[in-house]
Amino acid sequence: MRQSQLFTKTRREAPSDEVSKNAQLLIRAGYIHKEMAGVYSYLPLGLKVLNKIENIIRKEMDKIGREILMPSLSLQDPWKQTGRLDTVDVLMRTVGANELSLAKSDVSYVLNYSHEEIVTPIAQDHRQSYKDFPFALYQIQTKFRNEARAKSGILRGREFRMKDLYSFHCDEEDLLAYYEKAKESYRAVFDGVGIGKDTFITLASGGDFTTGFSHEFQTVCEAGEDTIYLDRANNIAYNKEVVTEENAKKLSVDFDSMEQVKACEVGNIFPLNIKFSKAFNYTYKNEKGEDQLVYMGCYGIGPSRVMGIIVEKLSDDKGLVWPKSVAPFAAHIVSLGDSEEVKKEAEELYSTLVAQGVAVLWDDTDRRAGEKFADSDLLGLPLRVVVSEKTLAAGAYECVERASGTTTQKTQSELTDYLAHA
RNA sequence: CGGGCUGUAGUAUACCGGUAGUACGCAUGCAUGGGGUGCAUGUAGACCGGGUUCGAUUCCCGGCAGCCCGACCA
Repeated sequence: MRQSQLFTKTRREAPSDEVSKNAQLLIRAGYIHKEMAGVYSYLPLGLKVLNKIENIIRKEMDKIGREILMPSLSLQDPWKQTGRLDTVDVLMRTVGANELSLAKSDVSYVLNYSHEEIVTPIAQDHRQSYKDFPFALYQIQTKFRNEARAKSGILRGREFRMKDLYSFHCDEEDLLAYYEKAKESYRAVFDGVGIGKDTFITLASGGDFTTGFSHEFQTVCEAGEDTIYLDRANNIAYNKEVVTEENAKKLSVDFDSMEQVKACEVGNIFPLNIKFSKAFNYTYKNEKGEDQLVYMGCYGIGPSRVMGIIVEKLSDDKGLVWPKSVAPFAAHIVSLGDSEEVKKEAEELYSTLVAQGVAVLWDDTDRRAGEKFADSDLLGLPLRVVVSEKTLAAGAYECVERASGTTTQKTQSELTDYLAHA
């Protein structure tokens, strides 16, 4: 698209109330707008990135489950059955569809917190025979948690995006087999969005969900809230919360020899076993016609948090740096000066790329070179293509990779070729 | 939820017990055109409530909001 048509503008300074790198850069570059503590609107550029991340997740999830959409405001009855109305502090509760309340006493509705209570009856409604198993359902939706302290920009909001996947099995063995498949899918997701090599499966306490360990996907990042003990040789990590002498024995590991690093939890998977099926008395008939409790697993990824982590990890002092897979545009054409030849050339290049289906942003504004470059750096698109009198004379565009800073000269056919393979 | 800090144009900030200055932005014009260019003109502001005071944006109290530390957190 033409930058002159872009809704947002960049700004030089970040708001003084934002300290986190991700919020500062995303706001300066016009990707998000802050509504209140822990709540951000996603502007056109930010929404593009978020959608790309979610589509990468969708692509992997579709291989192992079916997408559905569950309500974000739900009646309390299912929640009564699991007792979580009383145990979860960050629930946003309402007394009616339009009356918000945080009091535990007068609850009629619960705002989307997590969906075990919703998905279990849905599954129960359609699948009661052993022949129907296994299966898995997932959704991507906005979630609400009444965090006592929202922080770190989009890393920990009170409203955020979340994908949750739920799997249903006849027995524990099948659940665990699927659990391993889910791990592989998760790896593919994090590889896909460009943070795979710094993301480690991490043993964590299961919290309310399981008596054993759950598995977190932790991305090494200074902005993270967790500390993990990293065993790089074995490509596994341990959340500090499970680092005890007892666990060292149980797992036969030596925590002292491991590297301690800050990390951010970008995904988490749990073997729920029969916790929720028991609460809802969700059983299936086996071959002998006997009722058996269903085994469940749940698997979460926060796309908005993933977006924040990408910013935290990859951006530099000049601005954002997006991996090609999630960038809002593949290339940024920057035309300089006001010569008619340059304008014509840029227009022609832009039309050609658009016709080829390349997502390209063209800075067609009448601004000075310095401002355009600074803007371009801030926006963080993977490739900058400069069109100017210089490049016309040279017969090739000046192409700069945002991530590496590598500059090359490319003719139009070389450029289209490059973008086709990017 | 405890503790701390902070609320001044759209943004970033300064000063002040006698109602505010700068920069960016925005608007207009001229110049300029490869790293947020220069000049000129214009635009726009004290979170809310109460108290002290002749007078409060400034001091005090309360509220609200934001940030940070901790607690919490699938």
